[in-house]
Amino acid sequence: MKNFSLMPQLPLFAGIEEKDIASLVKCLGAYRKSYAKGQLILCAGDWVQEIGIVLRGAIQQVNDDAFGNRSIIGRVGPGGMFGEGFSCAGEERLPFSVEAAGDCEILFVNYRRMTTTCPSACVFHNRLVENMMLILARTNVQLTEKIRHISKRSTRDKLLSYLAGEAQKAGSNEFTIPFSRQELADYLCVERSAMSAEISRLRQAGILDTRRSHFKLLAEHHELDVH
Amino acid sequence: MKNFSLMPQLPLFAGIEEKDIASLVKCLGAYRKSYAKGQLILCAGDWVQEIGIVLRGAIQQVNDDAFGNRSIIGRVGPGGMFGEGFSCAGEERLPFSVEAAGDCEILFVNYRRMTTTCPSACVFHNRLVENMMLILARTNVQLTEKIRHISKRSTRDKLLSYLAGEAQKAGSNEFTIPFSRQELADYLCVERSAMSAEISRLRQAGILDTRRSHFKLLAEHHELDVH
DNA sequence: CTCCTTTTGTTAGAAAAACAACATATTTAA
DNA sequence: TTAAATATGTTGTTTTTCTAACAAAAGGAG
Repeated sequence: MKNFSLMPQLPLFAGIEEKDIASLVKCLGAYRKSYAKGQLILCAGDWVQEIGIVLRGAIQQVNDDAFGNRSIIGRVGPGGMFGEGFSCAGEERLPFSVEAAGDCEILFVNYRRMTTTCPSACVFHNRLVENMMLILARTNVQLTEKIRHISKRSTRDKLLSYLAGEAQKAGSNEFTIPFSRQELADYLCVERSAMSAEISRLRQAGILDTRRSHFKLLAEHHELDVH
Repeated sequence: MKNFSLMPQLPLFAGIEEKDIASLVKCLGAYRKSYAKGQLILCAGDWVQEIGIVLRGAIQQVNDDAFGNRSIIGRVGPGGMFGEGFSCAGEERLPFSVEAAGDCEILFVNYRRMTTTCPSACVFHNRLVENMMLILARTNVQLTEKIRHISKRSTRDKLLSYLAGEAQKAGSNEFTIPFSRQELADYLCVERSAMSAEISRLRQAGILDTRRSHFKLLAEHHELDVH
């Protein structure tokens, strides 16, 4: 591997000196691979031995059923990881596929080499595990967040739950979401057209305003609004 | 704290000598507390500093909305943890409440004391963090599993997805689930009565057989069955 | 055993979502 | 710039879920 410029910012390598990263990466048996948009990176059913880290671009964890209905489990951008839960837990096959949301570059790290001390890299061992713990905890929080949204019974409530969360993250009633309409529908596990219709109703009711991926929440009294 | 009999089996203390646990528990600032069925253990909005470990009984993570609709995010039995993602990530308030599913006893462990080495317990430090990583990874897998179930569009598919998962776990087409009907409906985020009706239809269609919490799956060709 | 409580099953009517088909808008590429 | 491709919005119809109300069954306490 030649270029290590993106490594120091990776959460997995947090607190590790820049000069040490090259040898660490080598010791971990890490390698890079590039993918074009839509390309399959990991396939549902795979036994995951490696953690994937997004260096450039973004990936999506998707779950297609027999009828072609797609659910987006999640989306991971630069610096983010995928497959970490399954490789760390070491107990299950991947229940979803991972595909490139756009052109992207992935760093694959062998999980076992992270926990197994080796002569040249054992000084980093503890730090890696601590970083990994933090990353897993954050993923955990994100998954819980998504469950909170999609556990709502109606499309309207799923939308409002998600949008309220985004507004809180942005610290503002005006924000841009990282999804297109179809992707948002997939993420919230609802029909795109029905969701579009619901967005229109919310707009007509004066609850929000939106253009493409940009949203503005206008009212807080959602419970009081009539459908 | 007097009785340490339940501690050695805890995943968090895996690989730690039984004789060392008493001092470790003391060093971690751990303490126990008992709760009666239905009692609130952690409240949505709380800033979680401690990890909860279920010693006896079980807890449920629940999310009630303004109208009293309840979603069960998850259920944790003996040896299981709750709040770990949020305390480890250290970044969010708890977005759900935790309550006793029955009479139970909880061990609370301060997260910071786990990662901060202290004179008397630093020998266990690494092991604790490694155990914690594994636990977080498993929680991760479970959350992903639940998302897979509830991301299905119809009650029927949610049910079949869940039941197929349980059958796989049990390694048999016959198995007992840890939920009552109401709890299962809450877990799958659907209406109890509608779910009951759907179960009846599945039974009439010869796809499954059930009595209370015991299920038997009879066919694999779910996609082919007519509604 | 019997009464009482809780859980589960059933149904009809109301509400919502999915589906399908098309209109409109936006972006991309030639 | 224009044409083509993609994304978003709209609407009627069909299907499914929710709601509410009640019936039936199971479990517990006295």
